[in-house]
Amino acid sequence: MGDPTRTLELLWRESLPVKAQRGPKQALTVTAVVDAAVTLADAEGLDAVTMRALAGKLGIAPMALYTYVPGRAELIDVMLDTLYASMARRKPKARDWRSRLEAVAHDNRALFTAHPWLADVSTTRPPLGPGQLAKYEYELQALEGVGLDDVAQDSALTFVLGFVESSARAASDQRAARLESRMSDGAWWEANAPLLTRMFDAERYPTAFRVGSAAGAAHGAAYDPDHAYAFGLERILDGLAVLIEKPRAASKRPGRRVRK
Amino acid sequence: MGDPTRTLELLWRESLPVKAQRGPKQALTVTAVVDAAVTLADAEGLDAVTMRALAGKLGIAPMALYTYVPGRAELIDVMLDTLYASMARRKPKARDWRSRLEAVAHDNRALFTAHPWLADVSTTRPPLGPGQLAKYEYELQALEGVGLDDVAQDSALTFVLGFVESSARAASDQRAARLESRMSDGAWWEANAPLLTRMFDAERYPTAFRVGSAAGAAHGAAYDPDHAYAFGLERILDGLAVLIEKPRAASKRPGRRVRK
DNA sequence: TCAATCTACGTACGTCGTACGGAGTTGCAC
DNA sequence: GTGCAACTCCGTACGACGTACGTAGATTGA
Repeated sequence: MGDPTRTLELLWRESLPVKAQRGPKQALTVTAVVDAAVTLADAEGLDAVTMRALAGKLGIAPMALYTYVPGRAELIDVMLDTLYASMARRKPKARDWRSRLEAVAHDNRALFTAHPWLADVSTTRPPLGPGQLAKYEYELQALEGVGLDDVAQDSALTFVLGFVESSARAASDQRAARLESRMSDGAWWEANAPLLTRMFDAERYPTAFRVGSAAGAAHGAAYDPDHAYAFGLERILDGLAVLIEKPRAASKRPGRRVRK
Repeated sequence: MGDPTRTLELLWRESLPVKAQRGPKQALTVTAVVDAAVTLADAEGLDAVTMRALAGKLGIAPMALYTYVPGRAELIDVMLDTLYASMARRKPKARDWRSRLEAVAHDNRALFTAHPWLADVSTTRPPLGPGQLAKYEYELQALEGVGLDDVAQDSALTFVLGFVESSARAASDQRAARLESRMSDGAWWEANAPLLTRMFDAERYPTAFRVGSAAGAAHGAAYDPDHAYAFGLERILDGLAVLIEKPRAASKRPGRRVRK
């Protein structure tokens, strides 16, 4: 990663004053490069976004990319922020915080579904760009006025977003594993059952055997991303409810400000 | 990733019958190779575990590694399972499920702290090895007898482990970013404040400004991994409590079996 | 007009995982 | 006892990758 200031300038390029350009005009724009990179990543995954491949798609020489972007890492940062900027931000309509937060989670999940390569990117790392900032502002609305202090608001949002990212990554890992081994979960199990059943003896691992079998049967696989997401989100919202509706359950109005 | 059966045999190598070996004996063992790889990863990170570097540490030629391990991906799978196998599994002493589950989370977090490169590894993907199986068996104990059905037990454990991994990864990302930019968070902010404060105007992003400032001030950084972990874990346990202690709050004894 | 400054890009370096094939070693079948 | 199959080890080499460096040519402010 190069100079972080350079990355910041890249992220905020639209709102920054254009400085006097002496030489020839650039044939493309940073935005065009980034859009092409996103398209490529959507189609073939993040690994397919090599400087050579991207340059090929754009009809320029590989090294010409470096006039637009300091390097591959920064390119990915900008791709991420661009996606953040593009997320729909409809007015949060739900009156209760729980539905609002659920909508935030679903929107984020949808982003990961639409762009699976996002799971391969660290979303905490990149410097604050316009997309991320707008997203943060918008998503905080879901927690406004519920009685959490500012620090708790930030913690709660980070918590929810972290969960969504984590479950998206798990889903992506599973997809990748399936692709690599070129078989469905069923076929995989069939191929390896002989060895596994020999090892996985119910006497040494009684609980694992019982619970694992039940879970496998219920989901049709060792891991079910959709179920994990649904289950986790419920727990998370329940957990936040305990924090928010502090003055004892049974009340639907927001609690008072809570000190951590 | 190569043949998954090959990986399985590698993982379970200790419990598998040794087949007749025709050629010369191997100078090393798979375990020695894996241990060296873990040591190297601990010291210099996962990226430093290249086949050449590892071979160098072991005093063999790079290509000789492939007699022990089918490839780098499988090596990492075995490293992971080895670490799982090595985790301390003291008898869970706490009588309440909450402390037991908290201990599981802490133990996992400690593993990520001791081996930061784990955050760079997908922990869902690898085939079931002896370490993972033993770990699963052990950790399920924390949820035995609390009144969750088998499927919910699995979901709850997956949920908690996913959270720990996710927060470890966030911590690792932050560490990496700090290393790359070669500055502390304070220095970074100082270097970029001019640009950022110009963009981050309090009028366009009032909530982000207020909440972001408060969180930043409280944690001394934009993101505080320790706080995120503590906050998240509380919420998660509260959320699971809602599921477990179903027949309404105020009761400390476990609820009846819960149907999802 | 001309020097400063910029774009575009060709070449090349150092890195990686690992395919391939050969040389040497061992133990089983006969 | 002998031969050969099966094994270990490893040197070489290939095809990726990101990108440093330097140059040629276009553009424009002074």
